[in-house]
Amino acid sequence: MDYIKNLNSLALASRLRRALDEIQRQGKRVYSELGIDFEIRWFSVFHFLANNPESTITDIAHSLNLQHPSVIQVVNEMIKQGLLQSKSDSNDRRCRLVSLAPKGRKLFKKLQPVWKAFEDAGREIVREMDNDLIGAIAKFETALARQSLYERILIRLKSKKEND
Amino acid sequence: MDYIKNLNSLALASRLRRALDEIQRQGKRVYSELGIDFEIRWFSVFHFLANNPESTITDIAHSLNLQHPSVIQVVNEMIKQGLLQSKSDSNDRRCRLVSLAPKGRKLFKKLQPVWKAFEDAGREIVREMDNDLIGAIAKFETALARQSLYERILIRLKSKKEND
DNA sequence: AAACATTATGTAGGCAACTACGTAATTTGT
DNA sequence: ACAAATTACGTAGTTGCCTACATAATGTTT
Repeated sequence: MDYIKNLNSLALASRLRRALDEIQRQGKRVYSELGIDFEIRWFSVFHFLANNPESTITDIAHSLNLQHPSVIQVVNEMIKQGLLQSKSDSNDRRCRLVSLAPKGRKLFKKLQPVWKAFEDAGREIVREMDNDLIGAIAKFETALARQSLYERILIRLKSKKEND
Repeated sequence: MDYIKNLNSLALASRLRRALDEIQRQGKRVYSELGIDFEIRWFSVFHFLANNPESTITDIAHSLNLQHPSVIQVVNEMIKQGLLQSKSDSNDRRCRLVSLAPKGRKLFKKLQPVWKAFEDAGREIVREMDNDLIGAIAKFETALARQSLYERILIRLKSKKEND
């Protein structure tokens, strides 16, 4: 029935995407149900800026492990919505200092209980799994940092060729 | 340093995407290194068709848990590359029966050892984690099926309002 | 057998990230 | 102090999926 499930680690990416899409679909549904004008892709940048005002694009990208063009895109969207504001740094005119605008601070307060509910629900799900998804992902990232998937694969292909 | 890591279950989607992107980047690198003309998005459909020739678009979509437009897209791409062929079902002219073309069967054979290496490398990583990522994702899917994230969140928001 | 519902495919455009490449400002090396 | 390297931001286009809507063929009901 579910061909992907049987492929196991070969289809790891498909499994991850399925879980990811499901979370995003439901997150979107919550904001829309509550009538809150907020895009899920804004979350991490918005949350970070609330706690780190006057950050540059590069600061944000590094802290969130995003590429800078992605940050520019969501920052510009939120500026257009009046949630953020930016000014150029007088000490280094290459830099753009981004902060919440008043409307953004108001929205941030409004979102607190919503995010609390998200977090509680997430924790409940994690508790229901006797296996910890977040811990598993963290260990996955560590394993990849130790040796990349790419290297592990090429080593195997090379040693196979030598045995042939 | 890593703001996302500290957000824990609140940023589950970001963590999943990071892992997903990393796998896809490295998969792409392997095909390109080996000089094999194969897009990672083709994998599941291609693998399924090799084992289930004469499948319809809908069959494929259901078996792989994809939406049918996604299947149409990759099938058309692979047909353009000469890897697949399709004909309309004479019993039900709505249906398109899709199979590997000779060039596709040749490529499928060539990809066997590569996918074997992928699988072995994946298994090695999973072994390195004392926590099983695939198992964790499976349990996550089960938990979501029991009660959606959306419902869990709305329940919490509602009960909070009642307590205020 | 006509009207209606259902099923299979197709098209258009969105989404949340990405890569590749370019320009402007600052820093470094000689 | 000026050329070269680096850093910060920006633009354009890509990726691997998705949703929403449209069309054509089949099945069902009356």
